[in-house]
Amino acid sequence: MTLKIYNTLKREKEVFRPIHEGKIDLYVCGITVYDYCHIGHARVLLAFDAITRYLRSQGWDVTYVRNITDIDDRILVRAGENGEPYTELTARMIAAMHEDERALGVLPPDHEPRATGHIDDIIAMVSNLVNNHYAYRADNGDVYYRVKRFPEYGKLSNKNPDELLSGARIEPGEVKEDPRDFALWKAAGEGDVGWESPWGRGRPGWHIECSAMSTCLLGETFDIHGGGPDLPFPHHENEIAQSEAATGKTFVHYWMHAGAVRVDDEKMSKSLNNFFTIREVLKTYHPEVVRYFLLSSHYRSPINYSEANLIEARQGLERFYQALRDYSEVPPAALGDIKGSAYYRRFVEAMDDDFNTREAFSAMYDLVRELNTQAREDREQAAVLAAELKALGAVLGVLESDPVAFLQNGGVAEQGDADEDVEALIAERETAKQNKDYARADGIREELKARGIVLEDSREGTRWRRA
RNA sequence: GGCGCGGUGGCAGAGUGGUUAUGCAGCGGACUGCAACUCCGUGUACGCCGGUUCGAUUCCGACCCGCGCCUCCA
Repeated sequence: MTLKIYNTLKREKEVFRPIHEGKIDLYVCGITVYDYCHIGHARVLLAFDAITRYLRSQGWDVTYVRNITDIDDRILVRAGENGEPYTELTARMIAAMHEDERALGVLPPDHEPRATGHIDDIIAMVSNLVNNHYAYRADNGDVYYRVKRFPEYGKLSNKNPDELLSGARIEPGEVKEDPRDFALWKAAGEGDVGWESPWGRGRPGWHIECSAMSTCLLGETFDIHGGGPDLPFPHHENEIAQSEAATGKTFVHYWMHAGAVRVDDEKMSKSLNNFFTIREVLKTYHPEVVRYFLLSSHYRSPINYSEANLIEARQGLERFYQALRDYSEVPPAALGDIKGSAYYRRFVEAMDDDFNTREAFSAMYDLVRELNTQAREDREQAAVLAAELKALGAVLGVLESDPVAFLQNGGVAEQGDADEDVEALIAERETAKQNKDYARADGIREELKARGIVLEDSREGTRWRRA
């Protein structure tokens, strides 16, 4: 099996070759914590969560770093609007982010560095760039990166540096030498948040923190750097410029970028104000439905957030849980024990091909069919298949709920409906059935159906779920 | 305008130079008191036009359409 990864830098899938045998160092650009995480953040979080889970399942020693941007203009503006210290805002938003991640089953990264925890590293890197003439202090106290000193600028996003120059706007009162130059360090005014530096009191620019933190934790060259769809330019382009100028070495071997989330077929953006926060979404949909939805298309494809698509995701998950319903006690198989399974092989083949989760799910659905067939003929064999299905699900972080609980709450986050009441009606219907009072029995079925509850009779008795 | 991505059956969404994706929905059948669940069967799918080929949805070229980045946004 060969792992292939689509590399934004090369614009093609490449066979993955680690720097250190058996080891993968991964850095993903995390959240700027000035507001609640939205569904677009969720996609990046989930994509790299599934990716790291999969890589580890295959024996890779993964070091996963995802930063938190906790000092930034947007944070300061929002804190100002709220009339609170920015540290209170960021503390609250970080806590909320962790809550959202836990709800979605996103495992914590190995390191979660914060920009404010690496000010010294940032200053050291900026100093390095200034000393090597890759950066300069402007009259207003800001420090800028000198883009024209880095001829490879644009190699990640495939942009021509000259065209960037001609397209750039000239701002009035510009203190930069070149409109393409970007801030490494921003001077702080009276009373502003700031740290002492060789260039006066100030705070880091956005791009430099990722260069500093990734280098600090993973070294000057590491394997994979990931992020959202809008990051290749300018953020990651600037990171490359900073890091490679500072170290003289290749910064990153593989660049990975998730696809965009659209909302009802429109671009989701701050300016359109059509974004959904994770917590809003989880009020309506079971976290696993959201997780499955976001993993049910390839991580690089655009995905459309809509009610219809979420409902469809729920129905797809229900098929899994219907199959697992009688096997809730069966523990997931050890991956080592299912290496010979054709389903497992298909699963691995799909995931090795640039993490094709959708294709992986299709192997799992085929497994479900065999499981359902076996369930009638050979319960023990069916249980073996259930264990295998759970093992595959666990690699992607799905199918980890109790099947009955999932089916009975309809994949909806919380339903306060009285289950005792349902059970009582089912008992009454059972009596009616025994008395061949089918009119009453069907009446109860209809009554419950109107409440969104579907009854399923079987030899073992009547079960119910929410539709 | 520059760079890039994509147009697949009713919908969602993979993939492939010749053989079933998968899921949801639909239809027929089995099962069921009736249902549901499940199983079996079922649908002349690959934007348009050329080219390469014994053969293209799959490769190449042109065209049409949609989308993203180029500006804060994951």
